[in-house]
Amino acid sequence: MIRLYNTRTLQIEDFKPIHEGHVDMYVCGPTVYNYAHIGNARPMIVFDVLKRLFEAEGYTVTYVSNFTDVDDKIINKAAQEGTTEAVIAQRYIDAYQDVRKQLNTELPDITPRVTQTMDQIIAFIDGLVKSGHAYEVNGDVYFSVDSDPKYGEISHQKLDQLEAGASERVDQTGDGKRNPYDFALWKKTDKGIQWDSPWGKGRPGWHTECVVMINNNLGEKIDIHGGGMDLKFPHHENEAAQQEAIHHNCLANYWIHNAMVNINGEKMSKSLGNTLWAKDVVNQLGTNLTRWLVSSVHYRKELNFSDETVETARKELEKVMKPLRQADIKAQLAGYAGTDEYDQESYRAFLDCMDDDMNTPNAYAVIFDTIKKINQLLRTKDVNWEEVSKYRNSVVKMLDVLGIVVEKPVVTDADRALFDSWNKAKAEKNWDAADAARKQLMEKGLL
RNA sequence: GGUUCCUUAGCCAAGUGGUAAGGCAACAGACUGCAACUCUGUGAGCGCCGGUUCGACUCCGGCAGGAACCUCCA
Repeated sequence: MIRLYNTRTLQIEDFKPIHEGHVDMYVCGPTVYNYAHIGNARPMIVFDVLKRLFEAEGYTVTYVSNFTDVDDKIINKAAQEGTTEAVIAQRYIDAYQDVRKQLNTELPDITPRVTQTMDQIIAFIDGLVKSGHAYEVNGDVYFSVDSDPKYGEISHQKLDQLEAGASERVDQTGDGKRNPYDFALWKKTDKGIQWDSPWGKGRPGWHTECVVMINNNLGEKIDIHGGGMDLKFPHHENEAAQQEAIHHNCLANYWIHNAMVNINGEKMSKSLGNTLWAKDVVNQLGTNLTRWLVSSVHYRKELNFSDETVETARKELEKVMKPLRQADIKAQLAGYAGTDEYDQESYRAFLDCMDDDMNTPNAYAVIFDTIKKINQLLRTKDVNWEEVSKYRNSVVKMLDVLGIVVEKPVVTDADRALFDSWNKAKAEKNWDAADAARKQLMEKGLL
């Protein structure tokens, strides 16, 4: 039984799918006006691991994640570069997908775009207007938050408290909104790309697209809706409100949010100038290390990205990978072919940790424990290769759930000759020759 | 001001109403020709103050410190 923390109920709940054996999952994608940063990489990895976990537990998963390809930032960038919004959007969509591949994440099954969903978005907004949940003011259309008595149930914000508390920060200037928390569904604009609508030329607001894309691609209610913590309010709250208004349900059974990434203990922000691009990080650290680092902290806790945390992760990962490599090499030297069998007990223990709201820190402890068993076996006089192989395969399966790839080394004849010459030199107590051979073996990663 | 969350050994980080996983670092021992790798062992009573309880780090209240969000940043 997989259990997940549900932001809506503030509790860890047993996961019960809408359709037996299947999971419909939607994760809010990026506005494509720039490259993906390391903060964007976290939900990519977190929800990829969640998908892999479901699959490991026998579910099928339909994973949808959108691209917001209409936005002021994109419009501005297009104007700046003297090109079209489509060119800008496509550039960063490609870059985003590249990062997904670099991170060894399974690409979403469907990646809908706003520009390709425009008819449905306009129809959806029209439905909200006609049902009295939205209203037009001078070509803008706003959703009336007061029309949804459940407004606030996702983020646990109460409208009256919001108004009382944040009045200074809410723009109350006369834009015609009935409630300052009413949000734009349609924006009148004379700048950049625009579409015809019943309310004149304009472009859609941000909060509607996800609802429409979910309804289009997955149905009126899905199992999991995911994204970063920062999307809880207002974005997810507003999505739920619209769905409540039209379909009288809150869109998703489980709302899952990952915590943010900090850089050297500070929030990553443009003003601090400490943005790390995901592609740079992956190029520098490699796929496995990036994923190991991200999963080393529980997904609902802040992840600090610093030299120290990177170095610790590097040592940890090496501690895991080295024995696996050694097990493969030594087994080949011993002439053991290996099987596909794996140790079910340790793998089950790993999955049990993962099932518990993706408790990756505990899952890591199982990995270390299993690695230790491999090391202990490798130290014995007559190595039981069958056992080694089972534990080795078990760890490989665990790492696969985490999206970490283990490559199987192939021992060549030259490698064997090198091992032979090392052993021969040692037998002859020819330490200079032995050290030279050993040095080569270590350089080739064979020792 | 409001909402939600966090505070565990030098650092990172789990966890349970009954006397604290794991990792990094450190120290000691073993293995080794020496070394690396590896193995074995060593450390905290869980922010502070109250309360509930036979018993709390774990539940409740308060305080202190910190984080995120409060109209488009994952």
